[in-house]
Amino acid sequence: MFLVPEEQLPIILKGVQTVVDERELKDKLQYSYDTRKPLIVKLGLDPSAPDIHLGHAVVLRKMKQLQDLGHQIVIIIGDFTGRIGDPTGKSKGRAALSSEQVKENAKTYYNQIFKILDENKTIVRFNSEWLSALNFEDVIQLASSISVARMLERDDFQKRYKNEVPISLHEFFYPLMQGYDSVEIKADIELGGTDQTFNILMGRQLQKHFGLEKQIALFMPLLEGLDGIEKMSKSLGNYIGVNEAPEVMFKKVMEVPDSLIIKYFELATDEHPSRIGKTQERLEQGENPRDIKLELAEIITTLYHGEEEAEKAFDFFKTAFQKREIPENIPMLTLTLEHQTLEQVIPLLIENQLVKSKSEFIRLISQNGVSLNQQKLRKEDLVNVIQSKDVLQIGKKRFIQFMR
RNA sequence: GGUGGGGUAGCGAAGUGGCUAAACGCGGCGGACUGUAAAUCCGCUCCCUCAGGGUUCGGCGGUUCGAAUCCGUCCCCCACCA
Repeated sequence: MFLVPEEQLPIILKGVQTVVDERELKDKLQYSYDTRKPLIVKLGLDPSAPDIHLGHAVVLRKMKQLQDLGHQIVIIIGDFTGRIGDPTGKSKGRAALSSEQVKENAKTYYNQIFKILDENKTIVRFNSEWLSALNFEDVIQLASSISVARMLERDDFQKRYKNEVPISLHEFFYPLMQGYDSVEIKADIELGGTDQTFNILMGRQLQKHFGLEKQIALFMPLLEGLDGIEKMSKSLGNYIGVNEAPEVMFKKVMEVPDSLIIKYFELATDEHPSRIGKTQERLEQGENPRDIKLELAEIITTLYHGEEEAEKAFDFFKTAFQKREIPENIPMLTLTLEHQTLEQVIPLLIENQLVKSKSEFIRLISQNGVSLNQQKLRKEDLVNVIQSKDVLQIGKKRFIQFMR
């Protein structure tokens, strides 16, 4: 059931920025292989995070790869942490989440993370299960294992301490809590972004303190978004959401800067490292990056929507963007008798979120951004009567076909 | 606790009594170009039923024919010092 460690290693290390410690990892893999015991792989999730995008998915994909290698993955939902409040100390006003809210958020997580992970083989635990059971004495015991100087090594704390920005005492407990989670589940490996460095290493320290074998830390790099500069985030609008429609996802992948193609292969797909190496060679030999990106878009879209949908998205892309023709399978809008002219249909367009307002629609027309059946629309055309099967295009991406 | 400086459209940042719906930059959108792009060029970007109308410049209340701009008050941020 297991691959030999030498075969597992390149898959595990694909795209990983830092491993602590590679030697120990090899030993654990060897032991696991010899005893046929899967490794316990931990990933902590913050219950307040909203929609998952490919940036978050980087660690999840790595989890999936480990899962496929036969290891036991464990998702820890940090509900206890969430209930206490904001760990960054930035927004003091932010209310701690109630346990109901946390449960609610967790649910919205499931339908997203299980697009990536195999639900039947994934263990999900809430850390309130053990953290809320600790009494004050336990907590002091826990705190006694770490010195203040060690705590202040954390980048964030160090900066704030130097700059005299307040650090609440309770903030020291966040790394301890996260580290204690590793103790509790006896994690062999913990995954995280590079921003998790301190917390994950804390897990190693605490495990040692409790007489356990230290977990391996796998740090994944941050994935840049569509702008190619900033890390992917929803607020910057440079993200690709895992729940986005296939055509949208496909198009967005095509907008990834050429320079990031390989990085996306490494971090956003489960392609085997050897195959990615070949792809890189093709790029270096001058093959059109567009064609390679088309493959990337298809692979990524397939991961989240399946082959059939990805195929459709590919066709949509080809017709709508490459040939600039009207794609197949565009949304339909059924008209009633009261909607004769285009002008009368505008409220429906707003309702269907094709335009924000009539003003915007008219503005777009005067900017040559609207066509009816491939013909640029002018303001005067608004009084024309719409025929069944007429196709309206707004901008490059928005299409609608009218039916009567 | 003290002293000083701020809060302007999605963000950054001008503006200190009428010519300001508010310069400029970024971002976003549309167009041209193209390999989906990027780069470049042009246009739009508070809201609306767009040759017109409505509501803005931290909140509230004043002064004034007229205020983002003056006064009062409240809230919130930041810097330096203790």
